[in-house]
Amino acid sequence: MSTVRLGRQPSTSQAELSHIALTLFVEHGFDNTTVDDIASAAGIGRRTFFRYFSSKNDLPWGDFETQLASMRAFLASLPTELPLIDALCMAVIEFNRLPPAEITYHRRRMELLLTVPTLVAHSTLRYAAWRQVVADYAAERMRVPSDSLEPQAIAWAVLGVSLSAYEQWLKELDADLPTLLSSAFEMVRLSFAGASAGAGAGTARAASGASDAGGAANAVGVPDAGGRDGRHAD
Amino acid sequence: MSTVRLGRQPSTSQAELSHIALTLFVEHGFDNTTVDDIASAAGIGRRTFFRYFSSKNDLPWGDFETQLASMRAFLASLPTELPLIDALCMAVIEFNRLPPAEITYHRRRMELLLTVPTLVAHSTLRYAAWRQVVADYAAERMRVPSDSLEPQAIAWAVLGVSLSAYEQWLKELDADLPTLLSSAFEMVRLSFAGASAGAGAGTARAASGASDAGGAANAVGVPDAGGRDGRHAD
DNA sequence: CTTCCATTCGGCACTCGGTGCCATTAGCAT
DNA sequence: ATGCTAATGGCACCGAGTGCCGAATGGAAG
Repeated sequence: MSTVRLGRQPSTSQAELSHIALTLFVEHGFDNTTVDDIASAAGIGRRTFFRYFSSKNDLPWGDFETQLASMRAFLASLPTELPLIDALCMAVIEFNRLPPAEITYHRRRMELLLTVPTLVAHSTLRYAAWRQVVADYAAERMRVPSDSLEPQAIAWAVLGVSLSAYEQWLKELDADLPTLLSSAFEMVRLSFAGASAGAGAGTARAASGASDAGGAANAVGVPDAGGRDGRHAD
Repeated sequence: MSTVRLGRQPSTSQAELSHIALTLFVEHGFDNTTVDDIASAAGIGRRTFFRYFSSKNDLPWGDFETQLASMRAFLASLPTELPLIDALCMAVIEFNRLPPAEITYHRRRMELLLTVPTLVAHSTLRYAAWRQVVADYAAERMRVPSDSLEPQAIAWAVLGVSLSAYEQWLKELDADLPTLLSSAFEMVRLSFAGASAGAGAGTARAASGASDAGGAANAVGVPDAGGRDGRHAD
């Protein structure tokens, strides 16, 4: 850290620009707000804007890198006795904990990110970095390369679960994000074990001894369904 | 279907443009190929190009809508006794079955889609439509609204699993896509059931036949883990 | 205070993707 | 030939993003 500031002072900041832009977005819509609008609202030149954000699409994300780093640190601090899936669930929840004052602001931001097509698409690139954090952690826990199938699949699934919960959160004004995330994780745990396939009720665990070795897979509340094996063979 | 063709004949087709473009992409790279290049290579005007594809990013996707429709039909044709997760697994595999002659071509296309940042981002919009198919099916099976948490989470997870398998497929030249998809599904099934959660041990072997993992959902390696609640306190 | 230097600012011109407008061209039917 | 229909493609225009370069700012050294 250098305590001295050399040269001209920056005339604004990422955070300020992000805030100004978000205000304009909710007022006029994302697509109807040009970079020129944002720049002039912030009192800077258009060219300068692109020195603070490399893309208009990055505005709602703010300083994502920092957040990712703290999530990484949080994961690393968890005891290894904690089951992997639970560790990830906790990290996701922790990652989405916000001071109450910011949640309405955060809602607006997420509303944009999950609604505006341009942003939905662009966000994928951020999610990729996020997934890498999850995959790296999972890989270390499982002692396999982080680019191998298992960690990657887990990372994708965890991302999907989180985004599903977010979408639900946006639909209900008074919903609690951590609660939604937690139940989403639980739901998928059961679904992939076969439990939720039955109608509505949590019938599930018909029998671990269902038919065969399939174990988890076949614990489904379904009678038999010889299924999974022979069918998709070529 | 009208047998008569009124007015001027189209001078090319989506498929032809897609093929021409893909050739240029692999030769000069996606970003170094302009729409003008593609249009002139196809012998059409730039303006006309945008009547065949609404975006340069759509080129590698071809007629995705048709494929989606057939996947929807395939799912609808499956017996309801088949466990949900197995049905989805089969549909994904079916969806990715290709005539051997096309796989090298398909490899190039997927290479682009999963590598070029612009395309990675844009593809998200296609994935959303794909996920909707999965979510709709899951929702019907579970008798809940298709925009509720469970089907959405499942759809995300299934997408993630499929993409993970794709990424693996691209890494190994002689890999078999259906096999990878199948084992990816099996892996996640086990992971989410807790089998892979154990501290370090590489229990989580990908799939093959290693599914000796017994009990279903509650086989989770976690004692009971009052954990998830109190731990992440700040 | 003046000079020097580091750093930011911002105008300008340019590329490229994408769109609206509209005259032109190509085919089929009468 | 005439008329209708549908595809074509040129042109002007917009907005995002980039390279270039001179101008402005402010601390430090003289």
